[in-house]
Amino acid sequence: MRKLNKKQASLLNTGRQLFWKYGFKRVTIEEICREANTSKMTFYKYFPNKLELAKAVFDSVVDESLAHFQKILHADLPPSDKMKQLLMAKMEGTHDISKEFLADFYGDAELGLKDHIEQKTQETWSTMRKDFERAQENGLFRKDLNLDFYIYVSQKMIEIINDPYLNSLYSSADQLIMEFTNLLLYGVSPHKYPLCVA
Amino acid sequence: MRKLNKKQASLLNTGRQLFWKYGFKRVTIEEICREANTSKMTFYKYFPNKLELAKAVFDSVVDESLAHFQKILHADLPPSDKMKQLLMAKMEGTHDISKEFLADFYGDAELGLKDHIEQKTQETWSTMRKDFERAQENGLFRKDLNLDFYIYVSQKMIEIINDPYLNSLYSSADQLIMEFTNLLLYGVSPHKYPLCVA
DNA sequence: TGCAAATATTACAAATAACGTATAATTTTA
DNA sequence: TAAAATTATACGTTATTTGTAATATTTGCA
Repeated sequence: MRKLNKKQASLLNTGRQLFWKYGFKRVTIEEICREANTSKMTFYKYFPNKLELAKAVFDSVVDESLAHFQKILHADLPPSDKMKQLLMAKMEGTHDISKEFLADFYGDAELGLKDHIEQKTQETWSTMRKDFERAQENGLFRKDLNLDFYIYVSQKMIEIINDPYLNSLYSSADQLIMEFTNLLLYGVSPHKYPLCVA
Repeated sequence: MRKLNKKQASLLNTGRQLFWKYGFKRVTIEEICREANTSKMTFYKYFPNKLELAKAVFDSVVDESLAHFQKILHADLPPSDKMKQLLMAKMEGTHDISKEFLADFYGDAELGLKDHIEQKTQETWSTMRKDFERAQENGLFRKDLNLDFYIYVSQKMIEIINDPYLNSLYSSADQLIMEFTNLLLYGVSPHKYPLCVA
């Protein structure tokens, strides 16, 4: 699964775009081939059917965002920058997998999809969790911070940040994110230096 | 075509939403019925087929935005407000008919669609054109302004206003629109009062 | 209440679209 | 140029969608 063929990559990308936009069911194999400038035969050379392509798309999205996440976490940056970037990455990540795609892909009680997603999600989750633990040991978070709590809260924050009213209070999304980052970093007290870094 | 039934309206609205999102081909009649809480029989009572529903959707969108346009044009407002609102209405109008919908609906060399759209468009256009002429007589535009030129320019402006770079120069879309409105109203010279109102 | 009109349900034949495969022709690439 | 990869075309098989009919059920109204 490491190095992928040109055609294979083209199919994967086109599938991603189309699935993202229209969901799983509404997109046909022939359409993907057309958009990817690929023949149907080549499609079937690399993927047994549409479902397997969709799984590959899902996996690639998850892998990609995990890689992005890790790159930030392991970068040589001051903690406040790191946290800002993590938060922004999460925001972008919201748009990586569309409602339409997941609705078709997960919602329908079709074969094995639920299992596939849950497995992949759990793998990714445990990787992320370990990364967070190491980050805590390295001083990105204070030692007595409950990581599960933090992850839950920062997850919820994505929803909050997308709230229309809240956004209307700021002239740009960046400002709102910055506000949240500061809240997370420094709390509400007027301190000059980070409180949560050990 | 004046007063429409509850169910009929529901089908029209649902069709509009789904077509807008996914285009014409990707949406099925049964899906529309499901979303509209309507039976297939009722669908066929009001529309002979999907195509006629789509035409009705298209017409309703066009009629609606024309009505909106006229309401602004005939309102009792100072010229600068009128022009600002016209510009904003145009911006919103950009989103009324989606790429996907028109691509399926117009692009495919299917039966009669091109004709239908072109006819409707021309009707609307000539109505709008007459409205503009009357507005010019009433003093909203200066007498020596070429209306075709104005309409063309303000059409182009929509594209310009949606340019990402240009938007990045302003903290909100409103500000950018205001800038353009002022440019259109007052030109670039530092005058205190409108120049283009007769 | 009771009776039309409107709507829903179910089932179905016909048409259409999508899938997946075989074969032969063509293009790439080494 | 020879081998590998890709395309083009065609085709049988399913699956889906359409449009209709016959039969309940609900709704609005006198």
